[in-house]
Amino acid sequence: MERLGIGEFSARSRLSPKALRLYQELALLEPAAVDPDTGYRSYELAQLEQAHLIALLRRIALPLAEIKAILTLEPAVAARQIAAHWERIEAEHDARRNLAAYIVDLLSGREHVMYEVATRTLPERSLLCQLRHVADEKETFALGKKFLAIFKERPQPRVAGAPFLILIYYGEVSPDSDGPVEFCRPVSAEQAEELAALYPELTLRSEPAHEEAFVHLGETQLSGAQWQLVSESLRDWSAAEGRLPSDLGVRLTYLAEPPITPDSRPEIDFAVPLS
Amino acid sequence: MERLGIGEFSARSRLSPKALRLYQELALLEPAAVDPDTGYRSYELAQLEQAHLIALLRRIALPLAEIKAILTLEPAVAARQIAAHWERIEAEHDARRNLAAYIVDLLSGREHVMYEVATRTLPERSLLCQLRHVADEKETFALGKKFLAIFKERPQPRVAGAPFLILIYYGEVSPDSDGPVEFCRPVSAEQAEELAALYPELTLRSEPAHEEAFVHLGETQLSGAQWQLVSESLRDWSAAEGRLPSDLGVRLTYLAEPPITPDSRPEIDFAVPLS
DNA sequence: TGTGGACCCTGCCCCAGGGGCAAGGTCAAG
DNA sequence: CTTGACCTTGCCCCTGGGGCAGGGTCCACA
Repeated sequence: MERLGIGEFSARSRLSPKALRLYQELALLEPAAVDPDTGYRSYELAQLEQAHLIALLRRIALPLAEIKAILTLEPAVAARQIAAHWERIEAEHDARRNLAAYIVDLLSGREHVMYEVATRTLPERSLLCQLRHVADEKETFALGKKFLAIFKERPQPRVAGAPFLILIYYGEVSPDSDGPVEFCRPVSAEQAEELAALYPELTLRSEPAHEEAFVHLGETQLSGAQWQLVSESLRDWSAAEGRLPSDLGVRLTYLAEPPITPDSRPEIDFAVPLS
Repeated sequence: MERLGIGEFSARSRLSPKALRLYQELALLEPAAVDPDTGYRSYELAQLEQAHLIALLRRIALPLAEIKAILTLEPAVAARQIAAHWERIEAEHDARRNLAAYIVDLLSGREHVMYEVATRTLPERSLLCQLRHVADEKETFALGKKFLAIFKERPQPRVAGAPFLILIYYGEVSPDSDGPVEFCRPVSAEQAEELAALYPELTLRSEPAHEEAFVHLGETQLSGAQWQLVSESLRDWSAAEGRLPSDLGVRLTYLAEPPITPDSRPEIDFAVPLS
C-alpha cells in the first residue's frame, strides 16, 4: 500500500497542507496513519478521491460542516442535498442581482419602478398566534401551511373583512438570522377566549389599535428580489413623509383564502406598523 | 440640526451599533460629533443617506474597503464601478454553477461529457517571456494583447509550426490568487540571442524537452465553466493513466494567429507538462 | 435628591477557512 | 556529517461583525 507524505498528498489533491491538517482536526479527512513519535501524517492513494470531492465542494463554497455531513451520505442522497443547497445559493444570488441593479440605477440617477405606499388604521385586534424560528422561505411556507391546517381541522367562521393569515417577521429570514416569524389569525374579540380554548397550541394575544403603511402586492409570490424593492419603497416613503415605522415587525397580510400550493398566488399586502 | 444617538441612528439605518462603531474606525461613516467627555457618538439625519447606501452595498457583499473607495466617487462613476464589480461576481457565480452541476452529476453516477486527453512530446525550446501578476481574466486578456503588440512593432518570422503564444499559469487567476501568468513566444534556438537583444523587455529562457498531456479546445473562448471541466478531464486521465503532471504550470497554447479582439476565437490547446 | 432603567462606552473573545511565519524536529542524499 | 527539503506545533492575521463584561451616563419618576 503506497503511502504519501502530506506534501505529496497536498500536491496531488490540490489542498494545502494547512487545509489538510484542518480537515483532520475537524474529522473530515483523517490521515491513514500518524507516526506516534514524529507526528508525521501519511495518506493513502485511495484517499485522493475523498480529498478531491472535498476540494470540489469547497469550491462551490460549501461550509466544512456541511461537507462533513455530506461525506457520510450515499452518493445519490448527497447529490440531492448538494442540488438543494445550490438552489438556495442561486435564490440568494438572484436577490442580490436585483439589489445590485437597483443600486446601480439609484446611483446613476435613474428612476426605479417603486411600489405605491398607502396607510390604513387598524382597530384593536385579537390574534391567535404561533411564534416560530425559520431559516428560509421554504420553511416559512411549510409552517404556514401547517398553521392553516390547524383551522381546517376545527373550522371556525372568520372575522368578516379581516385577513385570513398574517405573517409577522420580527427579524430577517435568512441562513444567518432566523426570524422569528409569527403566524397569526385575527379572531373576533367576543369569541377570542372560547376560541383560544379550542386551539391550545396557539397563543391568544391582542394587538392595540395602530396605523400601518402598506404596499398592495396583488396576487403574487414575494420573491427575495421583490422584497428588496418593496422595502426600499417603504423606506423612501418613510423618509419623504417623516413617518417612522415602529419596531413591531414587518407584516405580510394574506387577504383571501386560496388553495395553498407552492404555485398559489394569494392576494398579499406588505405592511409596517407606524409609531 | 437634529442629532441622533447611536441607538436611534442604528434603528433608522438598520445598521447595528457595533457596525456603526466599526465604520467609524474604518473612516467609512464618521459620527457628526463625539462627546469628548463621555465618548457618546451622535449622528445627523442627513447621514442616514450615506448609512443606507453602505447598508445596500454590504448586502451585495461588497467589502468595506471597496465601499470606502466607492463613497468618495461621483455617483455615476460609482455606479459603473459597482456594475463592473457585479459582473465579476456574476462570472464567478456562473463558474460555480457549472461546477455544482458537475458535482451533482458525478455523485449521481451520471456520466459527464469530458474532454479527450492526448499526449505529445516537445523538443527543447527557446522562449521569449514576460511574467506578470494578474487578478482576473480580463487583465490577462489585456496583457496578452500588449504582449502580442510588442511583436507587431518589430515583426519577426515565427518558428514554423510553433504556437504564436503560450500562456503559462503558475497559479490560479482569481481575486485571491493572482497567478502569476507567463506570456511566451517560442523562437528558434539559433536566433534566440539576437532576438532577445531586439526585445529588451522580454526575458529569454529555454525550456527542456518534455512530454505534455493536452486537450484540444478548438476555436473557443475558455470560460470559467469550461476551465473547471477541462481540468477535471485531465485529472481523470491522470488518475487512469498513472501519469502525474509536473509543477511547471498549466498552459494555454494559441495555435494560429487570429485578429485579437474580445470576440475572437483563436484555436487553443490546454496542456499540462508531465513528469 | 436619589434611583432605576435605558443607553452608551471600551475591551476582550468568538465564528469560518485558512495564510504566513517562527522555532524546532526528521529524513535522505551527497 | 552536513545540508536542504520536509514536517511538526503554535501563534497571530484577515473579514464583518456578534456577544458579553465591567463600568459610565442620561432622563424620568418618586
